[in-house]
Amino acid sequence: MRHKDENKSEAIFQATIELLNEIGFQNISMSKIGKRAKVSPATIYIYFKNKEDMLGKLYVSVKEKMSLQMFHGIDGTVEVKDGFELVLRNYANFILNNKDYFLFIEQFTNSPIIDKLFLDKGQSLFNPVFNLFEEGKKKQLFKQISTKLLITYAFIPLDEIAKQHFKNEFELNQENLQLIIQMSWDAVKV
Amino acid sequence: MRHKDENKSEAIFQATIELLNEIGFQNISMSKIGKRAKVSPATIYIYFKNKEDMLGKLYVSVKEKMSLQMFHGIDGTVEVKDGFELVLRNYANFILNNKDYFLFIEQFTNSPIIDKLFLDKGQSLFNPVFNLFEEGKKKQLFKQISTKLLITYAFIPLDEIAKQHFKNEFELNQENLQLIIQMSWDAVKV
Amino acid sequence: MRHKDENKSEAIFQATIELLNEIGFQNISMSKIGKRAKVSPATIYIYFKNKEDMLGKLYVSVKEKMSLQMFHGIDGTVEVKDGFELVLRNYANFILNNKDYFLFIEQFTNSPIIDKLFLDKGQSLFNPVFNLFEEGKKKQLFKQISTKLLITYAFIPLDEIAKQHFKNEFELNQENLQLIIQMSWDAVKV
Amino acid sequence: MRHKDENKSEAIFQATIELLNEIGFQNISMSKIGKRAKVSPATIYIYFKNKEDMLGKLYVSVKEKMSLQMFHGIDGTVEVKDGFELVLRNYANFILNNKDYFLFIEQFTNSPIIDKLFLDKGQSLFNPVFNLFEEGKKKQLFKQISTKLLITYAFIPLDEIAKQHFKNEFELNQENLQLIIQMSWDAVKV
DNA sequence: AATGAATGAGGCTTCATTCAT
DNA sequence: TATGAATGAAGCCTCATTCAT
Repeated sequence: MRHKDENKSEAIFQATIELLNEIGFQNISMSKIGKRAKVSPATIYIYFKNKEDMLGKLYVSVKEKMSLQMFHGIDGTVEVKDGFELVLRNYANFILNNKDYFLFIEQFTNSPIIDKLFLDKGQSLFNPVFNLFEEGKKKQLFKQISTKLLITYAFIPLDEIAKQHFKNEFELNQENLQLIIQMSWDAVKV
Repeated sequence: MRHKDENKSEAIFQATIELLNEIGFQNISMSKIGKRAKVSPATIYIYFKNKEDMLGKLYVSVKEKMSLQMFHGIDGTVEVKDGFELVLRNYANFILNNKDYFLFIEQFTNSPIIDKLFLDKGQSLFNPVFNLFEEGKKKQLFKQISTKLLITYAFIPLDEIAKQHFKNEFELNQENLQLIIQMSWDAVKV
Repeated sequence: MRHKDENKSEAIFQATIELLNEIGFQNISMSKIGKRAKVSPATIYIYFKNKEDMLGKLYVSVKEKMSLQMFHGIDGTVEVKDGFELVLRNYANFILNNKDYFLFIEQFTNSPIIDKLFLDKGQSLFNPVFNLFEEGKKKQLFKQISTKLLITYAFIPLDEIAKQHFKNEFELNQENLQLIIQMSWDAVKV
Repeated sequence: MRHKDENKSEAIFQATIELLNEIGFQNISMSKIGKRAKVSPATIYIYFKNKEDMLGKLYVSVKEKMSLQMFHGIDGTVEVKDGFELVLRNYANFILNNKDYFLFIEQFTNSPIIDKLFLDKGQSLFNPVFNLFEEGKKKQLFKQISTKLLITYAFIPLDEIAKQHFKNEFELNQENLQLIIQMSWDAVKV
């Protein structure tokens, strides 16, 4: 028998991400993905149950890659302030180095499919960041409020600014990144 | 311009927004909109060039409604801090009182259609808020950085939290709103 | 607006019946039906909700035509024996004059779709025949057994023989019809 | 001929019959059959030329099993009346004990595939019954008409009633079987 | 202005069959 | 022999848009 080609699954993922960022979530079709991945549409159904399944698995895969980079260097020993800055820098670097992944996540997160699949941003993948903020609160560095609020102010503006960056509406460079880190810090600190 | 039948056009808008929040952006079709608006699908093409055109005009219309409420009470005389708080409160109230409009704007903003139509968030409708922040900078109340950054930190977190609110993941009540205003202020202030 | 073309619905029915008898139940497709009826497949969905709905309505329509001819001349006044013979003759004539209809009914009846649609042979359309047999039983002409059994012996063999006839395996002519009537009578009579 | 693996071939047959009665003729696919038989779909093509070929061979195999049971106890010595009754009882027992086989035969017989494969009900397998009826005619027990007619009246109603039985529309029990034998006899006897 | 009918294009998915090991 | 991978063709159905009244 022909052996299962690991590359094929990856080629489908890659094709999907590319297309998503070229023509948008609403306009990708299994047939277009197949064409881009140089594979019959029917082949996709060997690797995935259906379109939703494929997108869901792609999302999880990309999220894993992201959190791996995002939490690089973060462990229980790092100082809260250092950790805060590091995570944001890591995140910004991931975004800048992986435009496709970032935009894919954004599109996916803002589509109804994510609700259907019970995948959300506050996954276990984010535990490290959650712990960091809990510690910051305990040490009276952060406002004594819902951690969700803190996380929102830490990351969401950067998300938005990155989107502006890729639309050439604002430049996300090192200087601005420093400003962003400062503003997020100001927002969450006591 | 003498519009053919203001009511019909409005009915189409209303039907679209309702459907959007019931079945999602990807699942609305001209025929479903027609049915909901009690109008033939063909009729929609009398009032709008095509689907995109219709959605675009709907977007502008909703944005107008929003900015009207958002900037209520804002003029050249209001103190910066008061204006800042008022605008955020106005925005939050608009969101809470117009779930449909808000979610429509969010869905629309995150779809590729908005780029095609050259509509973006930083429209002239936002002049009042722009002016407010310029003044804040001039008076040394705000950080001396790009106004875009300031605006982002002022509004984007609230957007995100409102989305969480409607997903029942976080409650956007008066108490939390006060926190949000405080955090946004902390982020932008010098 | 274009007015609904009564012929179109009929053309779809006709095309379906023709195809069914040419290539069989399992091989008809909406696209083939459309082609035969000189209509876009999409058009079929204007007249019917889906394939099942279309086939079901076609079945009912054909059954109506059949029962109309089958029970021609049958009323409360006819003698049981005469009625029995008349119904069988009517049925045989219907079959011979409407090969397509007959074979369609046979194929349909033997497909699982009929169970899904809750359509069955013992419909209200068959009331006249049911009444006739009830009367026959009351008058001690027929065996005092389940009417279902009586009806089965009256009609099912003719069904089978007609199928053989159209396969050129047996000729259903007037002479043989007379034999069939006699045999069915012998089977049900006391 | 040296068959590759009698078991595998049988497993495929068994899987096909099971599926047929679970999901219907139209919904069985080679891949589903393979899965049920714990065999690759490709393997089926080692044992059979294609789907049609497989179904045809399955049909013949089932028919053989059926006729074996059906004609059990029938030989040249049995009295016509006894033989008639025995065959019908045998047939009814086969049906009741082999619902799957019976329904498979029925579905198959009513599908166009049977014509394509030149398989029909009046096979050589039925010689014993044919001989029985010829003898009945010679002995003036049966009507002097086409044997096909006689056979039809003998078996077809039972077929139909068995179908009703499995649809829970009529109960084929010993009492009713006795009635059926009587009616068939009445139909064919002089 | 208004409409229901009509449609080509395309959506997702499954199929019977063949390939390559 | 046996297989899972692979695929072109086809399945049903919906869509945005136009037609004809």
